[in-house]
Amino acid sequence: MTMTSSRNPRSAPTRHSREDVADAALDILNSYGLGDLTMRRLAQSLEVQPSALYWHYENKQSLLAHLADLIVDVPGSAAAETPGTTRVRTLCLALRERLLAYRDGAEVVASTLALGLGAEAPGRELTAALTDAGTDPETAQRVSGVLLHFILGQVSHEQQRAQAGSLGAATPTGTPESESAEFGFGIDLILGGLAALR
Amino acid sequence: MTMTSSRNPRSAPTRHSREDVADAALDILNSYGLGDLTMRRLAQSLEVQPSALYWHYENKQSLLAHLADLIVDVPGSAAAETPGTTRVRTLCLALRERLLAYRDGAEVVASTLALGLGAEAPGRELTAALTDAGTDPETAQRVSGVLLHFILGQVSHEQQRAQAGSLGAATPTGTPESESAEFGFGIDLILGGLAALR
DNA sequence: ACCTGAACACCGTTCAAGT
DNA sequence: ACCTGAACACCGTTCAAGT
Repeated sequence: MTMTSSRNPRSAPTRHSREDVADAALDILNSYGLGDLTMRRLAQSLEVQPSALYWHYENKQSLLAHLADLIVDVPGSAAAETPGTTRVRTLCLALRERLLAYRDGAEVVASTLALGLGAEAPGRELTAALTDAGTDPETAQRVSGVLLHFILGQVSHEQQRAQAGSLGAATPTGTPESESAEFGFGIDLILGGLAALR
Repeated sequence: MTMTSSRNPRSAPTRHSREDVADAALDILNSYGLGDLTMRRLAQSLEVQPSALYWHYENKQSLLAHLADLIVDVPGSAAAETPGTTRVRTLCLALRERLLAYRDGAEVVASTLALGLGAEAPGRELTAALTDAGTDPETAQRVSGVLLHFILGQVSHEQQRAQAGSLGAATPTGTPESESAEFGFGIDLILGGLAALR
């Protein structure tokens, strides 16, 4: 989305902010994938020495954590005031869309979450929606965990198949619609399990 | 488990088989984790040049795929002939144990599965158990996918917390029993959803 | 059948120093 | 406040050649 803005038409030693670095990283992510998102390549795209990046971020992991938050946080996602678990379902579908909006988005978020370095907003939103729907806090927390694991697993699987498929591999790849259907089925299965609990 | 056997008590240029390499790799995995499982370190532990490994495996990814199969395949796991979905539950708990038996086991299996390079046995077992329990094939396939995503996500989360915790990090870590309880809850939630489907 | 030696093209990170 | 230059300690992989 955001361009690696160079205000001046020809080179010249542009100064960068932390957000500039993140934007350039997201550009590389979307254009070439997580495997090509190296500190050296990122520095090159910013016309800067690799060491310069360490003024903006302590290390690569914390840069990735920042990216995960950007992928997952959508400011205007107060979420429609649909009632009960249909709101939970809406949140899940919206999260999938955000993850799909960036190449390898699910993997970036999953690893950040696993390391406890960020991307905790979706879990909080889901847990809140579940308690609002009348689920007790402990159950809400656990169901939220089940949903998140499924979402991250399914979407990262989906994204890696997309990449493998674009390399002409013989992966039995489903159509985009069948992926959506499978996703919806999983969410409904889990929410059905919750409904059956009471 | 398996020792990096050196039949002769002092060095001497021991010859290695493909299985020797896999065993040594599993030793490194369990002792130092996936991050330290590099081709160069593995070669060193076998007292061999890194290039020697490429006679046994085409590349690192296919070595990891072999490890994933070893982690996940347990020969004598014909699985108790318990009826219906309780057999599915048993298979899930057994898979979790196999993943926990190796450091970073879940991550190794998840990435191999995502790349479509192996570790497909658990999915087949689960799908079979589900159809045996009376689920139609398409639903069985999908439920199996939901279970697998949850299992791999939950266990890899669990394993990374264990590592982070052992480094003295301030991760809010649950007790081992609470992790088991959470896992069982997730499986039951999903199987409850399946039961509610009919 | 299995391995060596040497090379290629990379990594992330640190740190003194510059402006 | 932001960056350079140079270095350190690594990676995975290839390939001709050896035994």
